Amino acid sequence: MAITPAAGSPRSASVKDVAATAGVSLGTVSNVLNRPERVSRTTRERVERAMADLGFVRNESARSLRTGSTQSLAYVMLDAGNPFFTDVAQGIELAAEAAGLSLFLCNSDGRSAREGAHLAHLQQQRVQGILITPVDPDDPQLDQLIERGTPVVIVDRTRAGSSFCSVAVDDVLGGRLAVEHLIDAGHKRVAYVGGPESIGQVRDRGEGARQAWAEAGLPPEDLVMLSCEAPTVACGRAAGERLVGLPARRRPTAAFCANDLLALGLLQQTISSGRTVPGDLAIVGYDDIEFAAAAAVPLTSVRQPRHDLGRRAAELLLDEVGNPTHQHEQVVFTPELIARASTLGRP
Amino acid sequence: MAITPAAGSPRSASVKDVAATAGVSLGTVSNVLNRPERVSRTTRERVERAMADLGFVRNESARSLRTGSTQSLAYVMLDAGNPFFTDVAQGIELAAEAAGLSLFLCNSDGRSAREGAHLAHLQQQRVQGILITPVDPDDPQLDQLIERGTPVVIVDRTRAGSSFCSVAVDDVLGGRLAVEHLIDAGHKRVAYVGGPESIGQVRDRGEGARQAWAEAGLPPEDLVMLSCEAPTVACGRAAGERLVGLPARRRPTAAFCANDLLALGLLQQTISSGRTVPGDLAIVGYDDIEFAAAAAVPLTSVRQPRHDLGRRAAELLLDEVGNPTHQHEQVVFTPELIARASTLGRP
DNA sequence: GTCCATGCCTAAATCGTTTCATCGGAGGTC
DNA sequence: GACCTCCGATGAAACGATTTAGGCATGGAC
Repeated sequence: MAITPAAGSPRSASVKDVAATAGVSLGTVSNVLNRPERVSRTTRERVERAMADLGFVRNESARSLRTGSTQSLAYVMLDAGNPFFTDVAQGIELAAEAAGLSLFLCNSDGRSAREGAHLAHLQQQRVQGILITPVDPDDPQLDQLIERGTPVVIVDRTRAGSSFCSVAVDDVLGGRLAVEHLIDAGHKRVAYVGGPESIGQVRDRGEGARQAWAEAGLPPEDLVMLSCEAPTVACGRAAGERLVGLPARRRPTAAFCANDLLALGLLQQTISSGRTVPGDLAIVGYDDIEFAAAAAVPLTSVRQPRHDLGRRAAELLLDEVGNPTHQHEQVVFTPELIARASTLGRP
Repeated sequence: MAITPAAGSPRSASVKDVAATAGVSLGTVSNVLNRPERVSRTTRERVERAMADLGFVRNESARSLRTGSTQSLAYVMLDAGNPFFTDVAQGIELAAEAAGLSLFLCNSDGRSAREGAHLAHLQQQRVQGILITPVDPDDPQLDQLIERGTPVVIVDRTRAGSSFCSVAVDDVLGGRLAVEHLIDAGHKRVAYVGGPESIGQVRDRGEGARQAWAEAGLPPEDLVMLSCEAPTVACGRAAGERLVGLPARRRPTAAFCANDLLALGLLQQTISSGRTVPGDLAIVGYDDIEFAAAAAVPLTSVRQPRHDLGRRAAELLLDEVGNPTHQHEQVVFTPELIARASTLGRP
């Protein structure tokens, strides 16, 4: 076992070196790598031995240059700090793994510039396809990607009359479910705690809330629209303080938050300021992340099928990559309200 | 503006096409790309125009094949679903962005096989370097990586007498801090809720707990070691049920959990079973993730400098990549106990 | 008018792999 | 023994960029 690691690593071994060591031609080494069944067993073993001895590592750049394709997908997430997106990513991962592709995760962190840089880089890398929860689904850079041959699937958003596949959840419906639930529980003044209007998900959920409110015949001014800088825990806390600041007769008795981070922040602020949930304020979140159920006052939330969202998106992308008769498809999942103590009162 | 997108995308344009369109040689196009100052303004503009018209996208495979290096780093995370690691990743991201490199995130999800597959693939991609929170820091595959020329920095773990850089937090100290805090609060029976012993962090924190307990002269059997299958919220809940199952006189009055996910699960189970925190059970977590402070009974936790951990790790890697006189370094940060209501009682 | 320096561009070699047409030899058939 | 078939291995030609050594004007100095 004369292991000879390229100690000083002058340059890593190439197929040529392997071929020389094994005393075969370079094409044979390649065959061992790609079509082992075409190589006789003795030769194959000799080559494999040489590869091990030399510490050969296949150069993926050269491979994909020659073949014109890579073995990777990428998911560009909107916010890696939000467990919702990491769960979506996990769904994607499973599908990618099953297809034998590796998945790169990139985080745009809600910033267009970062998103753009990631997309440009991925395009240069010639990844097979890109899944993305975009900062702005109408960004022309996305069109440019498909024009230039990189398939793109939009995750958790849709685009009108689109030339993309997309997988989303009906956020308007989700907003309705949340607010109808609060109306059913008898609330007459409700706050919608949203993030910045620039986020489509925030707009849609707010729209659903408005629709439900209007259909119940309640006066529009009693649905208080609060918008936050970002859909984060910290902003949820800040929103709580703004609610407390309202005069008692105008203060909502319930709040629907655009996501669970906001809801958890609001929950925390409410309780630590000595009020009770749901007694003084009922709270509904959105996404049903794991921490929602684990909150000490378990959070009522609108559940999205996070894993399925990711898995289905990856499947669509794989179809687009592999199937010449692929048809673009806009999948819309249906959200579901999970009622818990934060709106139900304690037993 | 005769924009001519490669509509049917027969094949994307190469430098050769750009050269032909601009009426210059191929080397000139490359100069425009890499050393624009060497090209006269008129030629440069002509070339840039041609690139735009053809929708030219530089082929990164070819570039890195020729130059022998890529513009990317990777971080292989232990658990993308744990906010602690996404925060570490964010710190890394910032440092990578500042250095003009792109960062790929990979998730091993605690599985050696996945980790191995990611590492092999990254090595083939010839990434500049790899940051990793390994399933097992003694995995020989890590040695093999550096032997073959890919720098590796270990994050949130250390390795004895190592030929790696590493950045970690003193987990033994963290365990001591947590348990000393509980002892100071007068607890005489404490549970350590750990994950599987195979996880180094879990072992070290437990060891710290034991040390603090012994030094206080308390009987070892009153530090109840509970181990869970995985350090997750669900397992935290299960641990709560096991605690309740203990006979009252042996039941701990406080629990120190190996991470915040466990602690949140335990917190939830405790409260929903009608007991109070910290009245019936005081709880200390570990990591101080954002959701710890946001829990309705804010969680006392051992804070790790998550962003600094990531940033410093990335800096070490960048130094190793760029500085020929680089010396391996083992950075150890000091954790800090953040006391909150889950151990302090309510005002 | 000659010579040289300078600025800008060209041509060719190269990176490591895959692929394809080809070739040699072993074995079977007549 | 001549011929055909296979099987396995070979070698050269790509892939698309970067790099380097040189070439060809232009213009200034003498």
